[in-house]
Amino acid sequence: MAKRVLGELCSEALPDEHRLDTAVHIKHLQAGDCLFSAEEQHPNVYFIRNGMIKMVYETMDGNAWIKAFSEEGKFFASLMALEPGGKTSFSTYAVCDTTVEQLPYKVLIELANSHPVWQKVLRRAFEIYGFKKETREKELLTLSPEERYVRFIKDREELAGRLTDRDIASYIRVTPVALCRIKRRVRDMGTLIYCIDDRGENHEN
Amino acid sequence: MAKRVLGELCSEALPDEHRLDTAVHIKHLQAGDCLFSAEEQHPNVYFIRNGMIKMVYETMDGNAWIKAFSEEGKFFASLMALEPGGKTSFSTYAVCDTTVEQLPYKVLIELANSHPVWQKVLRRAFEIYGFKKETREKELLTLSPEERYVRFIKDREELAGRLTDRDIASYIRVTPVALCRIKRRVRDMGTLIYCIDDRGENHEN
DNA sequence: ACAATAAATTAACCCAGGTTAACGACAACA
DNA sequence: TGTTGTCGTTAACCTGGGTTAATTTATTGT
Repeated sequence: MAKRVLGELCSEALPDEHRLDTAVHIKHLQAGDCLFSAEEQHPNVYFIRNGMIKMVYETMDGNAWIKAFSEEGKFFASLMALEPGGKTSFSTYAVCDTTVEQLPYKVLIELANSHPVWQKVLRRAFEIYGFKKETREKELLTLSPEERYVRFIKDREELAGRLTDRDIASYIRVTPVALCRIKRRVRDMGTLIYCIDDRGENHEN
Repeated sequence: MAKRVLGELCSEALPDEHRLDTAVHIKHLQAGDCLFSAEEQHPNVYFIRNGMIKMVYETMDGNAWIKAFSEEGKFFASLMALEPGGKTSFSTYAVCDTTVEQLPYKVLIELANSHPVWQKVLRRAFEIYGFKKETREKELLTLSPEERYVRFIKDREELAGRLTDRDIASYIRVTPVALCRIKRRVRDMGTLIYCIDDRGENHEN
């Protein structure tokens, strides 16, 4: 079980894997439930068995911006919270009914310290995390909200289909109202492009 | 020498350290020089001996947005370029005259595979990288341009002092013109706050 | 010291996203 | 069946950043 969840990282059997089974704590969440809140100490790594989790930064002025989504089969954690004494800067909520496996980071560190293979798996996990964050950073820096929306819908179609527009807006980093306008614009542009493709000229205006 | 550069990660002596010295390639750059360009294969890790490097995303419409700065004593790499066959999505330039040590990632992987301590050092490096990216992501998602500017100037005063406003703007993710307006606003607000602090009331308007 | 180039500032105009509010669609629930 | 509440959509207005261009202020080079 813990093994299945490691699939993203490593296909071989790993030493002392049973230690995971004893350390893992299963949690069932209903849609909207909070997994953990910002400012808490949460030195844990989570594996999503099924469902979906959203990680959100809540600002003082009452806004909430979604940092990332994590689906079944994926793992996640708050890096800040993994540091000794560190605290999460974001909260996590279940997007729909969700089951997660919670594993104290300490256990992974111990495994890593006694088995080089585990150290490697851990390193690989951070590599993947950094990779994703690098991508997100690039999107936030180089794309307009509209471009971010189009790419999100295209690249993560299945995921987007399970979300409310509200959450999509929050991830795109735009208000729900703005997302509506963007959707309309994209829709109109869509028919525009259709016209051009179809007749070879633009029939709008 | 390679040892000094690892200071950020590990204080103890590491096995086979001499392999670094033979694999490291020193590069001297003048202000403005390009270290490597986007779309290149660059499976290397860089340590900055002195000077400063900026990592920049160059968009198709001719814009350039600075992803991050790296100063002396720090290391950096393009995670995408470290993946087998991967390519950088950003370019790097020297902000001022700069000396870097270039190390093939392959060497680090080999060291990591033969020595658990090295595996750990590598893991720690990715931890730190993810940590920084998490912070940057939070700033981009939750702060306004003005807030990003104020925080940048406050948190990284020394670094900011060595940059042109142009580069600061590019990091804040606004145009140089917008940065000017922001600076003026902040300046005015500064005197405003001064008034309030000093006399207990607001003398503007 | 002066010319040439780049960087920073300011003004004017445009536009996309933020904000508030109103309305219709839909689901959950008594 | 009606009520309540949430979600998506639209309209109206406001604001701050983008854009262009002109001007002033550093920097550089000779």
